[in-house]
Amino acid sequence: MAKRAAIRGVAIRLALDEGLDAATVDAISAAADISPRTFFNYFPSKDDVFSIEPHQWSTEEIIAELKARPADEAPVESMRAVVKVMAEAAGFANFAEEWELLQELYRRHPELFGKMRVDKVDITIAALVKEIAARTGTDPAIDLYPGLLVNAAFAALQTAENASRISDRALPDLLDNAFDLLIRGL
Amino acid sequence: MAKRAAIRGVAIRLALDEGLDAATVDAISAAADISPRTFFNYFPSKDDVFSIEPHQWSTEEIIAELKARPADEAPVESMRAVVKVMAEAAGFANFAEEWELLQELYRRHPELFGKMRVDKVDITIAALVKEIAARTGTDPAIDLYPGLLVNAAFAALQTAENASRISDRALPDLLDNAFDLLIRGL
DNA sequence: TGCATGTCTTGCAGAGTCTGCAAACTTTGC
DNA sequence: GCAAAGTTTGCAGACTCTGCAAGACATGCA
Repeated sequence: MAKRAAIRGVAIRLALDEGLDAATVDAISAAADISPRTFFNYFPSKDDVFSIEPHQWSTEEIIAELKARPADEAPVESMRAVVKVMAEAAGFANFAEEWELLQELYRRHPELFGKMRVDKVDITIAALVKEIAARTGTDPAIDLYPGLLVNAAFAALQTAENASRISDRALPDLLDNAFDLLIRGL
Repeated sequence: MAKRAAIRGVAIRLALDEGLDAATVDAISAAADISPRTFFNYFPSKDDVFSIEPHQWSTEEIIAELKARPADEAPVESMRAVVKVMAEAAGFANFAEEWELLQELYRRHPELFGKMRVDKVDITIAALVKEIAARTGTDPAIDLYPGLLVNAAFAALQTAENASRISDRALPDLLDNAFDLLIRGL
């Protein structure tokens, strides 16, 4: 899918040069030498072209990852491992070339954050909560622990990703630090 | 804004009766006896009519709340207090009548979760992180603690809200439980 | 080469969301 | 009763997105 990346590159540059408003599907398509119809063959919605797509994983993979952890491992350590897998797949790497530009675009238009598709994250969280609850033999409707653990793990991921982006430190290390803080207690 | 609530009520019922696809702005407006143009006077976007609007607070209020906490209080306790204020304002209460219906709609169309406006939350989180960092005299670009604390606090809010919705327990109590877990360590 | 197959791209028509503007209508206070 | 202020509406138009069917292109094989 090199073309997908190419279209995205054109789109980001256009938005940066002419303003986000000017970057309509028509304009992007013209600049990328494709028809507007084709644009939608590559991106299900316009917002997706400016999305960082942090989710290169599928819920199934992630759940499988969790299930593969030893049964007697502490749940928080299992989540640490799972989140690390997500972090690896969570690809700023996939943007290499455009990453700087996209970052600038986000700086100018913070509202783009809000347009990122988050559906999948919610679904994954729900599935993880269910699985953690099964592992610990608790009812997630009664016990807060599974829900809190999973949500806090995502909070750690988010925090570590931010820090990694800003300060250029290695994501896995930061994730470990964040998890250590969570385990020790805030 | 009783009319706003009335429009929302009509919209939810329509989506439940005829399906989400059938609940176009035109259809909703017709059912609510207003013009489509008027619909947009009450809701900036169609998605908003099906949004639970968990954010009845403004970032300014929340920051003021944090600043009002004693300077020598542990940051995590300050956040606990702040999140409690958000929880109070976070109005399922505002939906009283339609709440059951909306819940059913969300059950049938989980994708609606993804359409909720989350812009404001991100902005609030960023502001809170900055303020916590200032209070603790740390640089949020280096130290993970402020970011993790704030994100984890929102995780606690989310978890407690979910649990409260499912099990009908009091939100403030659940929030306290969640915070206790975070403080003690996962 | 010629044909068959499958994939990628495109045009078109149409539904739906959302905005700006100005006119019409209501409400309110005096 | 009237003026000011606020609300509602129609209209025109830009934009996103979808389904469908036709066309272009590539691939492999006889």
